[in-house]
Amino acid sequence: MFSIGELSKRTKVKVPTIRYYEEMGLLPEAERTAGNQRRYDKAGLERLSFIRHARDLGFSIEAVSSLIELQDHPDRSCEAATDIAASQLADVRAKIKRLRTLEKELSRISKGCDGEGVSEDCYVLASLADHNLCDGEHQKA
Amino acid sequence: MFSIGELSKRTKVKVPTIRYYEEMGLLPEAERTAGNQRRYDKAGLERLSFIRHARDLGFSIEAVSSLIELQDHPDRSCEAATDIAASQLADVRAKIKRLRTLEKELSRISKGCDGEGVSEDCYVLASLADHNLCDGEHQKA
DNA sequence: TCTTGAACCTCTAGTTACTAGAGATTGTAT
DNA sequence: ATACAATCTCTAGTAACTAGAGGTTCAAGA
Repeated sequence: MFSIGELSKRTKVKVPTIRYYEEMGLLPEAERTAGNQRRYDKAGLERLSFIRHARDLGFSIEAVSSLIELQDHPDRSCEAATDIAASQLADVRAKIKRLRTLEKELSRISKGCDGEGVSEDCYVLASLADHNLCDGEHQKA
Repeated sequence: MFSIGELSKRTKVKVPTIRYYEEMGLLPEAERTAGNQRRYDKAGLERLSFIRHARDLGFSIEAVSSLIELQDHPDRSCEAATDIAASQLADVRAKIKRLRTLEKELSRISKGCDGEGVSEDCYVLASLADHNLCDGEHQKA
C-alpha cells in the first residue's frame, strides 16, 4: 500500500488530478488510513495507468469512463470500445484536417510581412481585416 | 445603424458571443437606443469581421486583443503582429505533430479489434491497459 | 393608436479537465 | 518528542463561450 504521492510519482499523474479522477468516478474511492489519507495498491496503479494512457490518446473523461466500465466486464461485447476508439480516431483526423488548413493559411499570411514596417502596411493585419486576402476556406463550420 | 441580431447575421457570430466580445473588450461598447438596445455601424461590422477571422485562425482572445490594438495604431511597428502570427503558426504545427502521433497509434489500436468479441479479448482495451502494447511515444510532454 | 410577438436586455450558471491556493491535519524520520 | 513534508477538504480560477430565466423594447399589422 502506498500514498497518493507515491502513486503520482509512479504514474506521472499529479496528485490533485488523481483526486479529481476519484471525484469523477474514474477511480474507485481509495482506502484510507486511520488519519484519512488515501492508500493505493497494485490495482489502483493499474487503473490509473489505464486512465492516463487513454487520456494521453485524447479520450475524454466520459469516454474513459465507458472504457473502464467495459474493462470491468470481461464477458461483455467490446463493440462499444471499438466504437469509442473509432470515433476518437475520426475526431483526431478531423482536427488534423482543420489544423492543416489553418497552417497553410497562417503560413501564407506570415510570409507576407517581415515585421519591419508599420501596422498600416502589415500584410498580417490586412489579411485579418479583409477576408478577400485569404483563401477563405478556414471557417469553423 | 443596425441591431445586434443583424450584425450577428452578417458576421455569423452569435448574439451572445458578440456581447461576450464586448465584455472582454474586443469590441468597444456599442451605442444604445433610447431603450438600451445596441446599435452598430460599418465600423462595428468591420471590427467584428476582423475578430471572427482571427478566431477562425485559432488566435486566442488575448492575441486578437493585441492584434486589434495594433490595427488601431497604423503608425506603430507591426513586429508584435508578425510575432503573434508566427507563434500561432508554431502552435498549430505543434498540435498537428501531436495529433499525427495520436492518429497513428489510434489507428493501429483500432485495427486490432473488430468489436465482435468480448472485452476480455479486445485489443483496444488491452492496449490501453498495457503500455507495452503500443509504440509509447504519445505521452503528453 | 394599439397590440402582439420576435428580438432584445442583464444576470447567473454550466461546459472540460484540470490547476492553484488557503487553512488545517497527519505521517514519518530524527 | 518534535519538526516538517505530505496529506486532507474546500473554494475559486482557467478559455471561450453556451443556455436559460425573467423582464423590456421594437416594429409591423389591425
